Amino acid sequence: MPAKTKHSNRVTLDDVAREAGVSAITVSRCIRAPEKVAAPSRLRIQAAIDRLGYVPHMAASALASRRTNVLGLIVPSVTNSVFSDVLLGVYDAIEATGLSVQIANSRYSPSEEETLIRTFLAQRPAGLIVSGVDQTPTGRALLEAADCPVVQIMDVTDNPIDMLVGFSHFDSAASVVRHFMEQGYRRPAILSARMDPRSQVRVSGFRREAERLGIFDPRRVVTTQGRSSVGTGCQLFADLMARAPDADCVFCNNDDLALGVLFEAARRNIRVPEALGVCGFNDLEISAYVNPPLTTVATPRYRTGQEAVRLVAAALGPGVEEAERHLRLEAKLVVRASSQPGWTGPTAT
Amino acid sequence: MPAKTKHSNRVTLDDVAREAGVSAITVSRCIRAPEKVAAPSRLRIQAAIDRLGYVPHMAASALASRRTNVLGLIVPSVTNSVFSDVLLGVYDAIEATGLSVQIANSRYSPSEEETLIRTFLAQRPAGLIVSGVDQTPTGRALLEAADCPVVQIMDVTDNPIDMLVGFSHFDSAASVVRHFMEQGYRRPAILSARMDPRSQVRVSGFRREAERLGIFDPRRVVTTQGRSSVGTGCQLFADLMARAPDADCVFCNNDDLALGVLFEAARRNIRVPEALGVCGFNDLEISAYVNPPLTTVATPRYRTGQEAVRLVAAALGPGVEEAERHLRLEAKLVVRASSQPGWTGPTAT
DNA sequence: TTGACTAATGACAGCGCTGTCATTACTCCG
DNA sequence: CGGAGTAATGACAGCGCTGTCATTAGTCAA
Repeated sequence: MPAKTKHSNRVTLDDVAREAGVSAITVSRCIRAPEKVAAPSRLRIQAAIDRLGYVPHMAASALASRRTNVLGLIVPSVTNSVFSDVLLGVYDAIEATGLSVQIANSRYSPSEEETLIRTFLAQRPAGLIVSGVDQTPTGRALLEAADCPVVQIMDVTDNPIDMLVGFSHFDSAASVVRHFMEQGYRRPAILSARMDPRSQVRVSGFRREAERLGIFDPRRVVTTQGRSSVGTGCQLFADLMARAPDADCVFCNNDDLALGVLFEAARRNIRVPEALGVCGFNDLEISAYVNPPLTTVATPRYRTGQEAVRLVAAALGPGVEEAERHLRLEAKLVVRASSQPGWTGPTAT
Repeated sequence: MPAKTKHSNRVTLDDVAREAGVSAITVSRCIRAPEKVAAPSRLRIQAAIDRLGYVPHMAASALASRRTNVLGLIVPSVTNSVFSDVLLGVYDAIEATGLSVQIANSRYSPSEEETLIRTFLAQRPAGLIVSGVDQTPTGRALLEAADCPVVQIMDVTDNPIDMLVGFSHFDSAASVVRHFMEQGYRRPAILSARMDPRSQVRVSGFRREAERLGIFDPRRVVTTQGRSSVGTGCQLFADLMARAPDADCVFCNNDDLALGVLFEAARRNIRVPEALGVCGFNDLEISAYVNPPLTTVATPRYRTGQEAVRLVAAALGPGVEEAERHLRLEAKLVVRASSQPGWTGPTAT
């Protein structure tokens, strides 16, 4: 690596201004609001920028304008494929906006989340996207006082902080119970790990609907605080079989658990779907290809990321349409072989 | 949301200085190099910072020092679980450093990567982590000229740009071929999607070793440019069965493909491992639980992320130990049932 | 005691940009 | 044809911090 050059050879606005024969402020304007600069100047400036290879200095801009172009994104996990799909949506949508994303990982801890909210806010971000609607009271207060757009994602609530993009976990879970019922199953179980707020809502959605239908039995609710994974699915299924071997169908709080159930059931020679209906949650890519193909709830993860960014960008722009500030997306049950006893053969969806 | 306060009420270095009865520069020093400030001052300053709730203004600091605390990370994909594990390692390691990560997604495109390198460099990052060793010539030149630490990850090479944390894809692939041979398989196939440079190296490692052992047959090499996924694994396996039904074992360029092969083989009633040995690459969590458990190469993804950050942090610090600048990690073959015809029962590893 | 050091602190300027307001050169209507 | 209005541009100061160098006080061997 060569020694650092003594004096910065960075191309600045002034250099461009000199090259184009205008003042620095005009160049600045030309970049931020081209329509306010006359066409001939604009062309000269653009040419100068290209010729000199000028790149704006973000820090200087942030300092002078007291604004950044940072969009903060707080997720509970970066490895969980649920959030990596959201991330993908965010990245794809961000490009058109000129913003840059900064991701933070709260590790499913509300207090860590609160700290991260503080850290982000100290940076005066252009916007903030947070996962879920269950911030700590302090965290919520901070976000309400923030003078930037805030989007809560992946859940719904009656009193969002600001904007919201999500779907109902409660309703999704309830629809799974009804589906099991329609397929002739009568003794539904539920498996859940990592009891974060959204998992808990799914459990209560399941419970409420099962009670309504008169088929709820608490022995068939098996949960753990441990992290959600395929291995955990195997384990929870073993626990279920020990506690309530009469269960005839099982709703897994996510596809990872459901895959574990499918594998463990195969090892125990429990036939799915005949002897056991299985339903997951999220619709990962693999779920369509496993044997038997897994019935699951397809959650709009990519779209959530995309829309959240769109909302922030819109709020930053001139006219904010109040109408669109709360986006309730649909999570759809995808019925495959694992929950249809009438299934006839091994066909991937 | 309340209206923005007319005048910024941000607590500045000057406020803290006044509160502590010292000059601003001493406060600045106290934060960045506490050992250069006398203990009594230090205590007063710290107390003032706490009392006022001072948070440094990163942009101002970056502008004045011509340095940022941004660690740029360029990965080909944010959804691919391979890179999300790296990410996790990066996030866990970054906390101790005071740096902040900025992730960019090159979508497996060398030209996009080059653009991202430019963008990052324009921000004068504290360090840069890039995936692989196959940057474009221009990209490489940019990185070589960069006056910040650069770490290439996930691969090895004889002439790294600066620092490196990786493992040999070539050797890993070769070891798989030998393993198949030892288990009695004689007609190995390889399946690969998304022919990025590292996949290609694995293919050539496979090829070279198979040739050396006299068991190579080009009919048994099936590749596609499409993205790597479970569904693609099913498809590629179908293609293989059409082209070379005599294959008795298959090395899949990653675990997703291997899972697809496992599922498709089950549907075709091809017994694994008796009639077909299967080996994946990466060792995802699910691979230990699928039926039969999948033999695969465990790649040190988390550790790679961790070490890369550690290297950057070390390089930023005072003494850089030249010795440790190139970390060659080990990718280890994990032998499970899917490649052992002598396998006796369904047990997860 | 003195000169030569080190430790601790401060003064000053300026990093590169943008908000604010002023200025200039127009256009257009009555 | 004059005054009001608008479009295009510029001057200036300052955002909050840190690099550089200067200054002061304290330490120690000769």
